[in-house]
Amino acid sequence: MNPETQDLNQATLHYLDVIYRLSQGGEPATTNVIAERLGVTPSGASIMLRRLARRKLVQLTPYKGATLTPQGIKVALRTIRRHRLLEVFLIQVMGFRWHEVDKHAHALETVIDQEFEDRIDEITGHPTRCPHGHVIPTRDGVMPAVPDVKLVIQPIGTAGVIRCIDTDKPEWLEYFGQLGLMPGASITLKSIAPYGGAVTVATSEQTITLGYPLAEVILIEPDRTGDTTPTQSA
Amino acid sequence: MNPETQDLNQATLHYLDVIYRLSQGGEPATTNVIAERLGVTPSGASIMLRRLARRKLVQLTPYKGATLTPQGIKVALRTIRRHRLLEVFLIQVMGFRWHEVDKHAHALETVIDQEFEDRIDEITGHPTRCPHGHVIPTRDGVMPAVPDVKLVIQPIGTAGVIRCIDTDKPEWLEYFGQLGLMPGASITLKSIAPYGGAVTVATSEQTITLGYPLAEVILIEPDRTGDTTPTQSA
DNA sequence: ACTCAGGTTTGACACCGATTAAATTCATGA
DNA sequence: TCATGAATTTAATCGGTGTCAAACCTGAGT
Repeated sequence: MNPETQDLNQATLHYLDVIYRLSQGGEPATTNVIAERLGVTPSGASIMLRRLARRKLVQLTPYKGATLTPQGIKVALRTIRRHRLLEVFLIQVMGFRWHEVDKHAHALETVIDQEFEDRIDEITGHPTRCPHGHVIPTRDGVMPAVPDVKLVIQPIGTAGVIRCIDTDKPEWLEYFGQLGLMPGASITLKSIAPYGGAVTVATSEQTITLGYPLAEVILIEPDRTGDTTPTQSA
Repeated sequence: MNPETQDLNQATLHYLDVIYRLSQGGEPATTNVIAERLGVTPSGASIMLRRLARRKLVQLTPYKGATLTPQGIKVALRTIRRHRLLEVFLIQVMGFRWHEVDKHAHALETVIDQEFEDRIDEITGHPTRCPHGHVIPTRDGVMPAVPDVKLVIQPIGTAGVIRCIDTDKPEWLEYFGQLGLMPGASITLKSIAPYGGAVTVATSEQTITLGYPLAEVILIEPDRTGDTTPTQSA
């Protein structure tokens, strides 16, 4: 009944975490993709999904994919909350850098308990986002809505503030960090070359050209002002 | 070959940890006691011991007990080091109290990696003892020798400094903490009632009477001065 | 020397999370 | 409509960690 009291082991928690993130867009998570994310074979994932379905944690439609049940969502959000709080903690208290924290948080997220989670939350000052900008679910299992939008689908000239660097690739994160492209930084979309070409953006410091795949992970909150002046204010 | 690269899972690490501590006194660790410490049945422990022996981590003499191989010792000391460093960290950085840290450290000790261990070691200032006074093995797998001795086997009148409260019972630790009986405190053995009776000790603040089982876990370093004057210096 | 109790191991089994290989389903284009 | 290829599931199996019940050692006392 209460998810905290269930004996959910690490494997289960990792599956739920992955399924949650994959089914964010409304589409169920498919076996192959789940398997790939977890580094297991599709057949292994398939068997595990059946087990999770039996435990009423996922809603499984054979050959179609899996979504989480309300139960499963609750558990997944708890793990995600712990992961993101840990990331904040690892940077803020332990001095790690933002491209290093994901792997440590991943190892720790399934072993800490409620008391530990609360302690971290307190020490870090009840953060609402992880260092990369992902929203931290609340303690009672709600994922707050945010106005983040993809930079690359904005009209050219859009100015805003980076809210999230939506990737877990350490190399990408390190690169973004070197460029100063991190949550809080101001950014203006200058141009996008056609067919997934280079994306040029301007920060307060410099103009940067990024490959499309990189640019795609930048989420921003556009400035409220309707102005879209792409050039620097004289 | 290198223990760090072996795939040693959590169960294995916990077994080695327990066996190490049980065989401290020279006697091999017996199946029943190992099982009890780990909360499994003796048959389960027996099977696991055979597996550990096959992996060359323990030296198993059937019906007699188990000791660790050099390999096993190395792994055990690494886990113990992590446990004790974590305890220091949990108190010093995270604000837990000394009777709370064992369970958290236990959960974390098997999932952190070398990088994380080093980070904690650095942050906490390279401590040599855990909050309860147990010695922290060195990074390269050596358990430093210490001059700690049991208070209750000292002659009446012995004065010294508490070096270790050798128990993991949270209630006991909390009680010792309330009394100010913790590593660093000065203590004098005043009397021991016969047949495991009450033990009376004096600190700089007060005179305390403890049950024998409690008193037994106090390890001290006796003052160098040969003096054993049991009464307060006038 | 023998018995007996406690400690220990073995046997038979179960569950979990994987694997590989084979079978199955599904969507789609000819 | 039907064949095809990709995605998915099933079947058979494995290793790890446990259980219970039964068999087995071992040492201490008569």
